[in-house]
Amino acid sequence: MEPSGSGGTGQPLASTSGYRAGPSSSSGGSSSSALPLGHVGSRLLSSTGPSGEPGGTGSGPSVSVSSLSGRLNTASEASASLTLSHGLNTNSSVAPHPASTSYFPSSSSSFLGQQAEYSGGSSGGGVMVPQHQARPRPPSGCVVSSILSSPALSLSIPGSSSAGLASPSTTTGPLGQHLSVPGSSSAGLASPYGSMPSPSTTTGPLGEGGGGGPSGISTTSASVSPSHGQQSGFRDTSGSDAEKVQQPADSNSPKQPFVPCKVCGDRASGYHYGVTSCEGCKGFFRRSIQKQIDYRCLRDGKCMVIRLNRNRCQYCRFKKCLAVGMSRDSVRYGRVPKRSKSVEDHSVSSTDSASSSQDQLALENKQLAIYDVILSISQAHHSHCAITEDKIKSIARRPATLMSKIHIPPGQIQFSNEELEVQRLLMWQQLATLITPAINSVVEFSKRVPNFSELSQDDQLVLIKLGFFEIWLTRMARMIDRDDNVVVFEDGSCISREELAVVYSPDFVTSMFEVCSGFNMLNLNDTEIGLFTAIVLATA
Amino acid sequence: MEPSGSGGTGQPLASTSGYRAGPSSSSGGSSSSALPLGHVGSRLLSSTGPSGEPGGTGSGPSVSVSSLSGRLNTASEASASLTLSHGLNTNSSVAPHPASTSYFPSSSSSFLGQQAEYSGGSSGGGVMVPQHQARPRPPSGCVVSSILSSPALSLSIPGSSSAGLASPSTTTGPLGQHLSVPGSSSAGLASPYGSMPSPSTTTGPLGEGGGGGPSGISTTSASVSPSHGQQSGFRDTSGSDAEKVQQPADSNSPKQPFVPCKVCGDRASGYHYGVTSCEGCKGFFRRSIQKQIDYRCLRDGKCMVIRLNRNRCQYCRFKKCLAVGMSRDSVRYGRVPKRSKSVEDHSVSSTDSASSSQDQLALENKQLAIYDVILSISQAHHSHCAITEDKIKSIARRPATLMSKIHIPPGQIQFSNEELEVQRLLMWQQLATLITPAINSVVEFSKRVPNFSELSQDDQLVLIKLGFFEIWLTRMARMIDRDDNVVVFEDGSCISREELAVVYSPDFVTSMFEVCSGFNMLNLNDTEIGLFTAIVLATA
DNA sequence: AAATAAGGTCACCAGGTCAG
DNA sequence: CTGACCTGGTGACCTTATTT
Ligand SMILES: [Zn+2]
Ligand SMILES: [Zn+2]
Ligand SMILES: [Zn+2]
Ligand SMILES: [Zn+2]
Repeated sequence: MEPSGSGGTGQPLASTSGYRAGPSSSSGGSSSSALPLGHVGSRLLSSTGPSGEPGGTGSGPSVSVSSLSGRLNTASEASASLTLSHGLNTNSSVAPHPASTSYFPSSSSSFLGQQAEYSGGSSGGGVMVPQHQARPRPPSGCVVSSILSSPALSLSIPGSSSAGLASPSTTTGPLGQHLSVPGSSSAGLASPYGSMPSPSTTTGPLGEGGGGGPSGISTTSASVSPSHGQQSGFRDTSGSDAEKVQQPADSNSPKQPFVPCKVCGDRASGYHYGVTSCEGCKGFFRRSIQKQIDYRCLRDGKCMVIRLNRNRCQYCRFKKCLAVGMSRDSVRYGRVPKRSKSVEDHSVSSTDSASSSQDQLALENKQLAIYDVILSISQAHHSHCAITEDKIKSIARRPATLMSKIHIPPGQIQFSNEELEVQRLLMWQQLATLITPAINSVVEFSKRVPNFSELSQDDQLVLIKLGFFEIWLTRMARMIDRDDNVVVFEDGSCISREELAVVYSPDFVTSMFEVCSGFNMLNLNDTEIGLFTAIVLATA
Repeated sequence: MEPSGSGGTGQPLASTSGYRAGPSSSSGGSSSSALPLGHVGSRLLSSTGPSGEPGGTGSGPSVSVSSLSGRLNTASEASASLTLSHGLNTNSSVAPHPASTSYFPSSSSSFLGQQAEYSGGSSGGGVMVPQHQARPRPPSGCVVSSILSSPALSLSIPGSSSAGLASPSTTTGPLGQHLSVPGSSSAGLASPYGSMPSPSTTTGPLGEGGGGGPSGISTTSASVSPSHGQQSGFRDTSGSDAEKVQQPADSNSPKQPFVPCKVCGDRASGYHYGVTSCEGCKGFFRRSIQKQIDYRCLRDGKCMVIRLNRNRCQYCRFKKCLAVGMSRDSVRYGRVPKRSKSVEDHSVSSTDSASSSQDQLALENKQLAIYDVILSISQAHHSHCAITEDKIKSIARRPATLMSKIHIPPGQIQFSNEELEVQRLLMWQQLATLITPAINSVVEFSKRVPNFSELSQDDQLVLIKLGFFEIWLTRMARMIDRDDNVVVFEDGSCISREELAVVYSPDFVTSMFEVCSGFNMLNLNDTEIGLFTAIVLATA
């Protein structure tokens, strides 16, 4: 119980932690220092860290992602639980979501020396992760490849991303489109998505879902009962999507499968003008073809059109509408022909050895699939990451977090062991509060990564657990201010490097800063960061 | 078998080719160069080509349309076969349709020096076509005149079309309806859709396709036996409509003869209210007569009613319904009387020489007959041409087809003969892949040209063989970019003029570009192009 | 009984609305 | 101007009626 436990920094990498079984149980593990980030060593750190020393050395409280599986299952929202535990008895455990404040019962979730567990099973309680470099693939690794399993994706996303990462400035996506932004993050949303995407028409009738909702509105009789039965895959209406930004924790539970709009990636409401599209794009297109339009692009006519910025450039939005095949001639009235199905099974793609005639078509569909995947991931990132180019602008730095007045007296360098321990605890508490919302964000983001939801709950859980730290670090990278040596969190809190060093080992903090610094030099834009994190997730 | 064969370009015009009897049979003919387009000289080219030199000189692989007759027969779908052959043993033969991947048995289809065959018979296997200008009429020419044999048509279609050809902008059809579109296809973002028609983007329930999935789920009773007898021409139900556009080759194999709706040209589902009509028009008419109607035309009451825009003007749709004879009185219950067959329409028009009293009526019927023909052809064109105004928008250019990495090094002009030969083969292969789907398209289009199907199989075959190149060229014309000197294919592939010149003689390519350029100046819309190609087909 | 069409159903979408 | 929501169709299917 007492803080001392095993020494902090020198400890090998076995992250240690306890969990709270109740408001006052005690954890057997060492308390002093398990990283609040789930695991110490990460590919990023270990491979890039200046001090190549393998043992990340960091230690501190740990994040319990246990019961995360509950969140993954959209149906069992109520039982979802997510807390942070640090092996101490403080009440610092925070739940980001009102619905998920329940503490762990008393079973499950003890993550001490999880190395074995990590490599072993997926369903275990807490997950503490491996060490670092040359980390063996988790058992579910085989499944991983199917996450982004759009036929094309497995082959293209990596390529696309690697290209993106390699060149600091302008990169070209699989479709030859620019994925990067003009300047650094200043360009905001102007990021061009190169020329047109190519036809997308595909679409098909997204899944038909099926409940037999009675609704009956007979044309002749008075009719009534607007109780629509939500048959098709769309039909949402509720969709309070990530809505307004700034929400640190995303709080929505999309019952719907989320069919993306072909134009902007928002939730599609149906098949409009021949294209699966959202209400916004539908209305915009209708207005555009009704009255004379004379849109003009203020930039190069290559604006990326996604939900968050679709209203920035009418020209490019309309252009995108046309590109994906919207047309008054393509409207489909009446009930959808009982045919459809989500036949787009990727499995078909393996028939590449088939005739060459459909080669072109296949290629096109492949590119289209890639584009859609990119769009979806980009959209997911924007919806579920609090640190996007746009949102950063709204973040006002706050001198310090008010919750726990930690101030390291300027003059005083020396702390007694006791003082240090207190400082560490307070600091940990603060960090936990700051990081917790990010967990939820990553979970929501993951759920929107194409095909991720089709993994088993266990596999999803494992991947998120393994990937969280790196995803979080990737997202936070641009919030590190090398000049002032501080990290600015999404709520504006500034944590100085020294403060971090209270909780983590100085070497670890140094590594983090180095890695982030290097990452920042790549100057990735939001979309690219989103894609990168998706890959990190998939290859955790 | 081996590529060398006889020299390439200098060869007279006798297109040569071999065919593949199996994966490895050899053709006796020279391999180097038979035109993939079936024949070199065409009326279009020979009459307009700058270099009036008769010998088109072009040479290259040839397109085998052999066994095409299988496709013409709607019943023998399975045996249909269609491939490209170029006299080499490469596996480049492509079948555009899964159902037609069978290679030629071992009989038929050898088309070497088809000049004789061409002028002689029709049933021969492969057809290689004549030379060029002043091509003699095929023996079946006499039959041709009966193709578009609506009495009025022989006199009107040409007229209508010639008018259409003359005026680049707005033309007026026989019924006084606008056949033209607002601007050309260049309208782009400005005003996408002018006023009316300009049919486009198929999409709808045209295709047919699919397997007869049983569906029948009757709400009340247990329902049952989806084993419809399919007696009449209609009764479709299966229609897995062409669904998404963009299909380069019409991938549907209509089991049904496709009986068009008298009102809108869509697939008719039966005989409703006294008229062969589709489900949509049936329902519309029923609704119209049930509740009082007060439709009103926002224009001049002369809107063209076709499937693509039938919902844009209720007034004109209902008017059309009445015009074609829909009435509550003319219902016919029960099984269709005895005689059946589609004898009805012509019979009506045969009364042209009637007395003076019913002169108006006769005239009207005549116009109606013409209108029907135009409607059917327009509909057929939209359904089976991948290069319509609407679809073009969705075509994103691709720098080169990835299938065969052909790149002509910019600086290098000189090729050794060997290199040239290789280039030619690769290029041919590429072209073959691109053109193959078009063959199927033309076949399907032809089958929907009124009365074409009533010709003998042999005659149909001959006409298609003779007309394919010109039809294809007509369709492709608007895809030629004179500025960049490239041809954009329906899948977005860009083939440069220089690349074409590798396969064909430069003169031939020049002629093609010239002809297309001139054709483009006519600024025809989709309907007009469809009508033109129908005429080309009929007068091949 | 089989075939076939009228009529009913109701999933679905174009447009219009109007607060934001 | 945008887009969530509502209204009035629309047409793919299905049931019922009629005729052979
Ligand atoms: Zn949208
Ligand atoms: Zn723009
Ligand atoms: Zn109709
Ligand atoms: Zn009208």
